[in-house]
Parts: sequence; C-alpha cells; structure tokens
Amino acid sequence: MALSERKKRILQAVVRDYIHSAEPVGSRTIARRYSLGLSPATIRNEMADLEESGYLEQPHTSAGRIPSQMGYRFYVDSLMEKVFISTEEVMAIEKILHERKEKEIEQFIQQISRVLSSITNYTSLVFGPIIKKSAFKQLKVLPLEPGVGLAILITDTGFIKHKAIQIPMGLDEKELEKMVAYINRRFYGLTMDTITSSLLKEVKGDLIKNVGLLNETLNLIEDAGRSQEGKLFLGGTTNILNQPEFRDVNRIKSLLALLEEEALLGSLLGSASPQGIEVRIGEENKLEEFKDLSMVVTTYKVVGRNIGTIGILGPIRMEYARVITLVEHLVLRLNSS
Amino acid sequence: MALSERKKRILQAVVRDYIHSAEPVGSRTIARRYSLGLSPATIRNEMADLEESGYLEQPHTSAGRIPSQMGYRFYVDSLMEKVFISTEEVMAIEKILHERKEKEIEQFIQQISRVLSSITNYTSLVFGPIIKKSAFKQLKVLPLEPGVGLAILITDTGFIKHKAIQIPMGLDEKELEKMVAYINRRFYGLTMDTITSSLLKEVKGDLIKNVGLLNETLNLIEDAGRSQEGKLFLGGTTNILNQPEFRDVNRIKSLLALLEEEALLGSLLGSASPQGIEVRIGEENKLEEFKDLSMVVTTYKVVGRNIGTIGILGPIRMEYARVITLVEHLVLRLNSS
DNA sequence: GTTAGCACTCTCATCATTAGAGTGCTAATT
DNA sequence: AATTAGCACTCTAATGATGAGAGTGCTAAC
Repeated sequence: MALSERKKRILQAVVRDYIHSAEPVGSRTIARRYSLGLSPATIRNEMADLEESGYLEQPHTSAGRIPSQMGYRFYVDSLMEKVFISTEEVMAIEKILHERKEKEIEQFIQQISRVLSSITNYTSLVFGPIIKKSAFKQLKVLPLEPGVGLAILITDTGFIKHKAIQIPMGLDEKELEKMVAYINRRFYGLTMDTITSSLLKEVKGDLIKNVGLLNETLNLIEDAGRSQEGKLFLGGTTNILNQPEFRDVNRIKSLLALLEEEALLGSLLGSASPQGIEVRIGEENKLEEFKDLSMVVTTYKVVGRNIGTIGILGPIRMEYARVITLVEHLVLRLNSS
Repeated sequence: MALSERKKRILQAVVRDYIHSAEPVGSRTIARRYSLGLSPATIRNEMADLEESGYLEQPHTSAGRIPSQMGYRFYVDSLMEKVFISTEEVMAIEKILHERKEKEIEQFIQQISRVLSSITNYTSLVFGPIIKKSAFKQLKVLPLEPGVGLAILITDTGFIKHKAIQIPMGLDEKELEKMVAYINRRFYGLTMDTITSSLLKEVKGDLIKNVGLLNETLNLIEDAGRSQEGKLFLGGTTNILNQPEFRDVNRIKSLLALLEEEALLGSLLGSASPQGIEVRIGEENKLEEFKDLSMVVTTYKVVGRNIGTIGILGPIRMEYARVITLVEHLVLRLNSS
C-alpha cells in the first residue's frame, strides 16, 4: 500500500524530530514545529494509520510515536533530503588529504578515521587498504651485516613491508642480485593475491640453489597475499556513547566489548558491497550484536582498485542524511586523488 | 605517631575487606570476619582513632569506614603481605614468552598487554620499546624510481623505520652514497635521543650541497629521537569498567576519553622511575585526571637498556598485593629472556 | 582497658501521590 | 466526507513520606 503524500510528510517529520530529540514525538509537537497546516487531531489519526501499517511504533499507550525500523528504511529510501556539508567540514577533510603525502599510509587512514568520527559525532571504522589487492612493484634485499639482510617489498599503492632474513654465508653479492632481479621480473605488476603458492613454488624451482634464502623472502610475499585483513582503525569510540541511547552502563559495556573484537568488525565491514553507499538499519545488520545499531558502509579506492572499507556506526536514530552526504563526499575525494 | 600493633591489624583488615567488597566496612564486620579477638566496640574505638590520624574516613556519620589514600599508602608500604600467583597465571605468561620469536616486536608487546589485563582484571598500559633509547646502527637510502627513494633507519634493538623521500634530480649516485656514508659515520652507536638538533644542524652544515634531500632524511632520524612515545598498547580497556566505582555513566565516559589520549598516557608512564615497581595511589598521580585512580608502574628492559614501561590502571581500591606480585614476576621474566 | 547496651543518625528502598504529556474517541464544524 | 475541538483515560516520571537496616558514639558496667 502506497503512502499518501500527507502521510509521507508526517512520517518525515516524525523521523526528523526523533533523530534530533530522541524523545517520542507527539501529534502536538509536529503540528507546532512543522507547518503542515494540520491540527494535532488530524495528525493523530494519520499517525495511528502509520502505526498500523508498521512505519511507527509506540513505546507505551500514552507516549508519542517513534519510527520503526521499517519507518527509517522508508525514510532513507524515499524521504531523505540532501543535506549540505559545511565549509568547516570540507576544510577538515581537505586538510587531511593534503597532508597525505607526508604520512605513511597507515597514519593517513587513521587520520581519515579520526576526521570522520569528529565531524559525524559517531564512531568510525576504517578498514585500511588491503595489501592483497595491491600490485607487486619492487623487491629489494638490503645486506645489513654478514649473514643478515633486510627484504623489502613495495607495492604500487605505496605499501612497504619488510622482514629481516638470513643470507647464506657462501652466497656472493652478484648472485643475490640476480635472484632478486629474477623475482622482480616474474612478479612485477601482479596483485599480491594472484601470486599463488604454486607460482611461488615455480619460482623456487627456477632458483633452486638458495632455497633457504628464498623461503624467507618468498614468505614475505606470500604473507602479503594472504593477509585477509588490512588493519582496522577506529575513530571516536566514545562519541557514540554520548547518544542518549547509551544511558545504561551495561549497554555501554557490551558495545565497548564489541568494538574490541577486531575480527568481528572485520567480517562486518568486509561484506560491504563493492559499490555505492550501503545503509544498514538495526536488524538489517547480519550480526546479532548490531541489531540495535545502524551503519553506513562503503568502499573506497586507491589507484583504481576497491581497496578499503569505511563504516560509520551510530544508533538506529542516526542522522542518516548528514552521514551519507559526508561519507559520499569523502569517498569521492579519496577516489579522485 | 607510630601505630600500635592492634591498630595496624585493624587497618589491614579494613583495607582488605574494602578492596574486596567496595562497601564501607563496619566494626561488626571486622569482628566477625577477622579473628582479632576483639569486640565490635573496641574496634569502633580504634577505628575512631585511625580516622582521627587520617588513615580512615567515613562517607557519612552512620556508615562504616573506608581507607583514606594515606591508609592505602601505609598498607602498601607496611601491611601488604606477599601473595602467590597461581600456576594458571604463570602458564599464561610463559606461553606468551615462548611465542615471542615468531612475532614482530609490536605484536609481542600487544600480547603482553592482553595477558596482563586478563589476569589482573584491570586495564593495562604497555609502552612499547622506545626507539629513542636505541642506538643508531645504520642508515640506508634505497633508490626506488627516478626522483624517489626510501630512507631506512635501523637501530641496534632491531627497530626498522622507513620513509619515502624525494631525491633531487641532479644528484648522482656516488654523491648520494657518500652522504649516506658520512651520516652513518657520524651517528653510529649514538642513542637516538642524544642525536640532538644541534648535532643534526652540524651535519647539515657539513653536507651543505643537498639540503633538500638531507632535510627529509634527517627528519626521519630526528623523529626517531623525538618520538616521546614508543607505541602504547592498551589491554582490557573495559575491564576496569567492571569495578563498582564505575557505576556512573559520566565517570565511564571521562575515563574512556582519557584512555584515548595517547599523549597524556605517554607522559604519565614516561615518568616512571627507572627501577623497581612504583605504586601511585590516587592523588599521588601527577595528572588531575587520574586523581581517583591508582597505578602500578614499572619499566622493563630490552638489550639491557631500560626501554619500555608497564602500567596497570585500576581503582584506588585496587588489589595492590596481587597486581604488584604479578607485575614483578612478569618483568623478571621479560628482563631475563 | 574492654565490652554491653542503647539512643541516635544517615541511607536506601518502597510506596503512594500527582503533574504532565499524549492518546483515542465522540460530537461538532466546515 | 474530511477535519477539528473537547474530554476522559492511560501511562510515566518526579516528588515526598515512611520505615528498615546498618553503623556509630556514648555511658555505664565488667
């Protein structure tokens, strides 16, 4: 059953008001605050209908209405209006982007996470670039002291991984260089996850002489291809606690315990669809623990590959319009720079 | 004024009881629970005296007594009895130590932090090895592609720091090598914090030609010397919230906000005395924000230098005896392996 | 010096009461 | 036929009164 224009406007008013006040919204309030040209009584009737069709609910008989999850969903899909982001917000984002080159990529991601949480006032989860999806660019082996070297792996997205390795005593420098050059030739341009163990074995076969050295070095490469997770960065963990829904100590504790479980959050963000912004309202979240929270999730790109995930975690009564606009803007800027 | 033996025993009983119950302790409770062979009335009199001399306080007239900070201090200094750690606890620690070699140092520290928090049930802060106190071993500059290089700094304790730098177009390879060799000669063996900015300036003066390149490279070194903090690892952030003193939502929020301020925690732990275990009770903490918390702090060593700090953060009503014994044991094992 | 006895104090939980907000229904109005 | 005014009714949350319980401090007896 489609909603009448009037019902839509009333639903919109209820959602907006509740998002800001966190208090059940009554018919009088709406009549007063939103100029719909209707009396409280009419609004009451309409609200009763909206409740019947499942868009609103009543905490108890003599309280106002609050949106149901279905109500929020309808709001997000059809009623939400674009919001403008302030120049301050834009500035904060640009600042981080400009400082990008001076930082290691991890610091950069951390910064993004912080900015997002501070301008949204919710908690942000940013899943860092996944090394897996980066391409092999260069391997270097740096002799440190007799018998010990440092293998350095560099990807096209700017990852630098290193590992101390043992260099067999007898191996002369030229031979080492040859081996490294060969590895570089074989792997150049391949994304790390396509460098399978069979490919690695093949290379090992070609360079049979110094298997000991190779093992360690190739392990570095293999690890990079395996590592399921990029790092997860949390920002503004405590922001979300300022929401009135976290008046209760136990609620706080269980949420915090949740936020400590990196693996859990990883699986949550990992399932983000590869394009567009996804809004997950309450029960729409796959995990039991998040049934009373909402998330705005999206992916961002580095060097044209889908490579990281961004999530904003807030109460179901979240400022969807604002958060979506902000995340949209940020990702756009991230992808294009 | 010295306390009589009887007063000491009563004070001890009050502290112990309060540490476990978190409730003001009355004279009757002590008479019943601790076999001092005294009637409640006698104990009442003694407790009144102890209050007078500042070891105990009364939340309100008709409640029991709780230890004052001075009371805790006296307890920690003179009344505390050795506690034995369980085999499970020992096992948990040994397990981590054995896995040490397989891990990067940061993961290892993180593990330590987790174990500590889980066996103490408080929050643990472990300050990783401070690069500052490590000695300069080697600097390498690796050309990556035209105009871009990677500066790599290696310390004697196994730290490896790197930074992407720009290499001026005109600079030929030999010249670069010379510069790097010179830097290595100048800094070899110095601990990073003794490489002051005046020394850096001097080196800069000697190598005037390529100030641009130098700046970036020397920044890497300077950062390493400056970085007040090694990384800080928190474990069991939520543990402390289980303490009854954190019934209040605002209290929780302000503590959590505090724990997010890495710099603040850094300065707190950084001031740990270089040897032995330090107990900081409430107001003894230098920072306003920690006036109602207690800490057990100590340092641990890597390669024979004092290099990291461990802290356990709990309510003033902390199980000092147990925590101290555990930390003592852990540090002993850390230093000797 | 120690203890029993007792009046007194303070807190905390419980209960009843009440003001306020909001609904739902009916009847009047447009 | 749709809208609105009016009003009884419901539920919550705040307020205040009451009483049990725990513990003290003092006095007098041991």
